[in-house]
Amino acid sequence: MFRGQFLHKISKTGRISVPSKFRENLKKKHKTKNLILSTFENSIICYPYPEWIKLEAKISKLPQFKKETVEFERYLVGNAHECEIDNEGRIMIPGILRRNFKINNNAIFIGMLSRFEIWSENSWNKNLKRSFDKFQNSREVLDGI
Amino acid sequence: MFRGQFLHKISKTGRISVPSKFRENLKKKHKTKNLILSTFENSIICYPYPEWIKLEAKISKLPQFKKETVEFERYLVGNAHECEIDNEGRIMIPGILRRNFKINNNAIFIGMLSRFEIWSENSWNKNLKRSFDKFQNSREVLDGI
DNA sequence: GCGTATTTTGTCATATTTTGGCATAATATA
DNA sequence: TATATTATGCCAAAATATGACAAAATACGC
Repeated sequence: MFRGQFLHKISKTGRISVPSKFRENLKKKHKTKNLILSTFENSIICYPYPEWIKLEAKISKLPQFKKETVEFERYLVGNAHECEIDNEGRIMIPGILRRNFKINNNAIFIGMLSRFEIWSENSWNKNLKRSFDKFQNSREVLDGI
Repeated sequence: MFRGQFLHKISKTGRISVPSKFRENLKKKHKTKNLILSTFENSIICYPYPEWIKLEAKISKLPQFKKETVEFERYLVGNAHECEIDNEGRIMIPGILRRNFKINNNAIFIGMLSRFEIWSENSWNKNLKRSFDKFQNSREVLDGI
C-alpha cells in the first residue's frame, strides 16, 4: 500500500525520484517498475502499470462513440503517460503535465493506498487548507464502512 | 495502446510529427505506417490503417438506408484521408482538414487507446475547460463497471 | 554521538525526437 | 501549355530525453 507524504525536488529536465517506500511497494506488491501518470483534480495521479491496465480493459468495453465514453477517455487516457523508474529510482514527468500542473521545483507525493498522487507544493498547500474545511463532511463517508 | 497528450508544431506545409510513442505503438501493435484521418466532433480522429478497415466492415453491416447510419457514414467515411508516416516520423494533414479545424500552429495529440485525436490548441483548451466540469461525473462511471 | 548504508539530487555526455528549411516533384488552375 | 499551388524527400539544427556517475543529504544501527 502507498502511504504517507514526501517532498522531493524536481530536476530541470523534469526528473524526480519516487519515494523509496513507494518503490518497494511497487516491486513487492505490483512487481513492476512502470507507472502510468494521469490527471485527477489538481494533481498527477500515479497507477502501478498493471493496475492501470485493468482500468483500460474496463474502458475499452464501453461503447466507442458514445459521448460520455469519449469525453471520459479523452480525460483519463488522454492524460495518461507511461513512465519507467530508472536506476536511480527516478521518473521523468512529461513536460506537458509539468506545465499543466505548474510543477517546477518541489513536488509532494501523497500515498493513496492503491495509487499515489503528485502535487505541486503550491497547490498542495492550497488544497490542504481547502480540504481541511471539508474534512468534517468527508469523514462521514467513512462511518459507512 | 495510444495514451497521453502531446503538443506539437505544425509546419507551413501542413506537416506534423506524430509522437514517437504513438509511432512505436503503430509499429509494434499494428504493424503499419499508415493512418486514416477523419473528422469527429471538434477534432481529427486518427486510426491505424488496419483498425480503420475493421471499422469499415462494421459500418457496412449497419442498416444501409437508415437516416442515422447514412449521416454517420457521410461524416466519418466521407472525410477519411489516408496518410503515411514519413522518414522523419511526420504526416501531412490535408489542407482541408487543417482549415476545417483551424489547425495553424500548435496541435495537440490525444491518445484514445485504439485511436488518437488531433486538436487545435485553441479548441482543445476550450473543450478541456468544458469537460473538466463533467469530469467528476464521468469518473464515477468507472465505479459502476 | 559516530560511522555506514541508503536515498536523493546534481551534472555531464550521449541518444533520440522534433522542428525548420530548401530543393524538387506532383497536382491543380488559368 | 505555362503558372501557381500543394506535396514530398532530404538534410541539419534545436529541443528533449536517457544513461551513467558522483556528490549531498538523510536514515539507520550501534
